[in-house]
Amino acid sequence: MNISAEIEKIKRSLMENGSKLTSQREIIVRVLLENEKDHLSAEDVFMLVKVKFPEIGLATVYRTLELLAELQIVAKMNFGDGVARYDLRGEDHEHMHHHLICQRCGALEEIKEDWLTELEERLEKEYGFKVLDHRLDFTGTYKECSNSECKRLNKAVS
Amino acid sequence: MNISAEIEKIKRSLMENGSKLTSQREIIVRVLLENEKDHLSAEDVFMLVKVKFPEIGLATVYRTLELLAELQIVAKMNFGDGVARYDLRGEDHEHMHHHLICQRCGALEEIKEDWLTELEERLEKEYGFKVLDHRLDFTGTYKECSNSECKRLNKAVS
DNA sequence: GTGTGTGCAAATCATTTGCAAGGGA
DNA sequence: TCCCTTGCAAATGATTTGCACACAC
Repeated sequence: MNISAEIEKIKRSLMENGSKLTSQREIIVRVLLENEKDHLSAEDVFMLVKVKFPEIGLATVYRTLELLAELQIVAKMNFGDGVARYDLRGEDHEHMHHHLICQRCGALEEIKEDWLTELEERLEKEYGFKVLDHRLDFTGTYKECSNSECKRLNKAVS
Repeated sequence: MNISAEIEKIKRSLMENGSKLTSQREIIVRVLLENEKDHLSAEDVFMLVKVKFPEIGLATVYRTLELLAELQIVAKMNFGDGVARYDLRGEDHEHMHHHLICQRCGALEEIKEDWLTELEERLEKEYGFKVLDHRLDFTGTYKECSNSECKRLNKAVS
């Protein structure tokens, strides 16, 4: 799906909620779309938005991300480093974002397979629990990372 | 394993680290052992410890939990409600704590099966990633919870 | 003594909120 | 006009830190 179609869809969701797609909100969404692979914190988003729209306030970013999370447009997540991180949920990878978190360098890789379908069916049958979303993170080490010191891209380690 | 054996083991870990098992630390550990099923926040631990040891300071609780987490004696986790929660990792359920989080009532159930062994082998082969720990949480709703208002045992909902 | 651990109060950091003002249907 | 939204500044809440004192080997 292309950018403007995504934005259209998000605009519709906002409308249904009685909200508007203001210019600030649109820029925030664009930033999220452009960084779909990363897991941006509110501060990250703020700084990226500031480049294109310097008058923006941090509170607006927080409020917008909160709103988008309520509407299930973004997923709010927590890797234990004390900041919330936000991911735009494109249809393609919705409900199937698993993470590999390297304990040595903090690298965070996203795995785009859904390994849990059977488990979820089992949960519904055996536990009477209807799964709406899940989260699967693995902490460990990459082979290549074992010896030397590494990049430490990201400090999202619990 | 009984309580004093657990404590002995923890004492040994601390020693190896050049730290001591002070009385405050011991009481904190005991509180964690007594509430192994819950997911206590630092504040929770603080209040429980205060009953037995009123002079304790909140900072000490934080420092101790941090220390225990570094030594992998407790697991620090985050359910997205803004507070870190701590779990003592007894051998019996180490590395296999999955959660069901009810979106309606916030109930948090712990599942004690390890469903991920095969996946972890696959990760090692296909991704060169050696798993040390994992985390699997499901968000959804319980059948019984669907209609009426419920217990709200725990407010750990994202 | 030396180094580790503690309680307290103050500092910090992420996030939220109150409020007066802006802007579009 | 009405209601949603915004920026700013101040408030909040969790966690951390500085520091002087206490304790154990």
